[in-house]
Amino acid sequence: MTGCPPKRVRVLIAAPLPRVFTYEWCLGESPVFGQRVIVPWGNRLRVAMVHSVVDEFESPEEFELKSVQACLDDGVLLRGDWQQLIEFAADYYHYPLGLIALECLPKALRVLNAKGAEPVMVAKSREYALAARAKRDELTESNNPKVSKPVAPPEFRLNSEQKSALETLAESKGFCCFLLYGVTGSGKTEVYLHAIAEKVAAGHQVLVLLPEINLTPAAQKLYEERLKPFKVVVLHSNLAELTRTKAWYLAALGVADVVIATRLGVLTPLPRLGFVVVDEEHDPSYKQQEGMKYNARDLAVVLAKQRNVPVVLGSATPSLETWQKAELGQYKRLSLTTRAVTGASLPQVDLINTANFKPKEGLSEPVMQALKSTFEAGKQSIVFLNRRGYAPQMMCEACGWVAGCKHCSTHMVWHKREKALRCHHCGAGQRVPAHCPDCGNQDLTGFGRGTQRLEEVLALLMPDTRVLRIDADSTRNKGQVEALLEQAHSGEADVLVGTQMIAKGHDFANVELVVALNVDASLFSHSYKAPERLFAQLMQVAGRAGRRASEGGHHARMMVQTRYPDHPLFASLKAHDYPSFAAHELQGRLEARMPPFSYQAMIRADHKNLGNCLEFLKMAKNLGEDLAREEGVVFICDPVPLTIVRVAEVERAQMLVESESRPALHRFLNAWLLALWEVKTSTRWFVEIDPAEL
DNA sequence: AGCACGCCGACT
DNA sequence: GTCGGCGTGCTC
Repeated sequence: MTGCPPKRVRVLIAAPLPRVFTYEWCLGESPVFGQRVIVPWGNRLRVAMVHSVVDEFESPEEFELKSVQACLDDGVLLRGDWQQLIEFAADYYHYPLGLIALECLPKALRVLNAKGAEPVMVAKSREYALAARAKRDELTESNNPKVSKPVAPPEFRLNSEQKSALETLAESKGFCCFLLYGVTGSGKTEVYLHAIAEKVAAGHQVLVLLPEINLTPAAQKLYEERLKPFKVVVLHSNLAELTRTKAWYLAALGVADVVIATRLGVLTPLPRLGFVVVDEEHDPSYKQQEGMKYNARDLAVVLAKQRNVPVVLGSATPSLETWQKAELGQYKRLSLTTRAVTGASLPQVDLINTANFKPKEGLSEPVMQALKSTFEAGKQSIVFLNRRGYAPQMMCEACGWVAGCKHCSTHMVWHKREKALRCHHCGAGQRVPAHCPDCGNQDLTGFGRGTQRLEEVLALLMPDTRVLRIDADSTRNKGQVEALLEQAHSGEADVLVGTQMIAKGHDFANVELVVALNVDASLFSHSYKAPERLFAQLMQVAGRAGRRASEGGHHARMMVQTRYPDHPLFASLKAHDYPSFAAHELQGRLEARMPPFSYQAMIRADHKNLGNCLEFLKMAKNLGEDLAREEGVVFICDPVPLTIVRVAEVERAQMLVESESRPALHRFLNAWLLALWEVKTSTRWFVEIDPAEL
């Protein structure tokens, strides 16, 4: 601490405070953005990140500053390009920069062990990544100075649409956002593979985002096989801590050529980034639900723009925001309109009107017939029901009592096999009561149907068939997803019953019939995105059928049980016509001034008493009215309780803020939130930008 | 977000 | 008598 240059640095700390903290810098090296440092914080030490150096001419602080204790890295790990992205994100999502900056790092890089030092795992992972880099650089020098070109071996030849899409991608220089719009089975993955192969061969790093962890193992296997000898790593939140830290270093040190990741991948530093792919870009899973509620698809586009590289958003049913931008020419649309496998066809969609065919145990006669004949033809069926458990409610036949959750304003779901009632919102569970707690009656029955009950019913009605259930309950343990999918693929099952889990990405060769149950609630949901989600889900499950050429005149078929077969959504579904659906839906959004024709932010308040939530929001509204009037085009709606008011003993209310001008909305939010920060309240609150659920 | 301090209920 | 529930306040 002697003879040190008098320097001060601003550091980022993982605390929900929208500001930086100033420390004395008395270390040898000069500080640069992104260096992790150890600083005294309150009465203990914490990991912080250098944000900036305080100009020597700035006025001194009026209190004595603490000093940075140690510096944990050189300045190469987290660079200016990464800083630019997280600063954009913190700004856009109105979230504290320090929190997000440190949340982006693997846990080992942002905590200290009991001795107040960096965990050993960090050095271990860093060395692992550096060794991998050294090994590769040897290889490159001795073997082939110009990197060896991977030959994405032609699994099957690209058709003309795929070729033309690929050519357009290859020609693009710098930033461009592409929408790869391709029907299910049209071979989007093959286009990604060829495009990625060209990018990695040119020395670039490629980021591939997938919506779900479940999809990463298959992607890793495929990309590793096809892109040899390039380095492929996977990043998601379910990896063992050491594995994740190693993979993160491989990405951040530019050793990994391809990074396959879930949404958190977009916030990983990628020094050699040259190309970004967002597969199934419409998927709601890209939206982070806790902490900073970012949409990884949107950030991926920002990332590509900042780094001046191309980005591809792929989907058979693009989000309406994306479709709209493609229609306007802001995104370049690449279309794949035919199934890549010759002879494979899109399924014929039949709507079964439940007014005419009363379902027995949830299944109508035509559906049962189709399931039986598909089985007799030696083909597989999928029954899609987006509701797990045995029955969504348990009730008393005598007095009408319904089992409710003690902690939430919800019904308990009956899980028959586990002999339990479970709340799907707070996770609370209890044994199934022997008799009604209100009247003592012993006849308690399930009301409604979940996947467990459907599985039971099918096994009963079709005793010769092998029924396999794939949902969050049947895949709770590690490796179970893979095991069940393997059973499905190898033909050990005739009927697959499942939630949307079976719809995503999996390529079942032998499926000829898809049945969708219980879709009506989504047709009339109060959530404006419900039809869009339903359409995407139905298109996706439909796509599970007939992925291979059919023999013997058998045709892939989808049956949808509904009371409302004349709903316009179904006309588009029958025609496999996403564009007509999108046009209809966008027209509705335009008339209602809904996104993408307006911009929204939601402010949520949580407290154990709903009254406090509403009171806080009313106060916030009053506080905002003047500011909103200044902007002119910003509207603050009234506070409303959430549909499910209470979850885990906490009651919730929310208030929507809308504007047709995004800049006006964000200017308003900046001023408003600044004022709200100063308000002392015991009500927990946060904002969500571009909320998905209303 | 952590993590301290601080003040009221069921236990060794 | 204590352990521990979570309300409140602070962090350069």
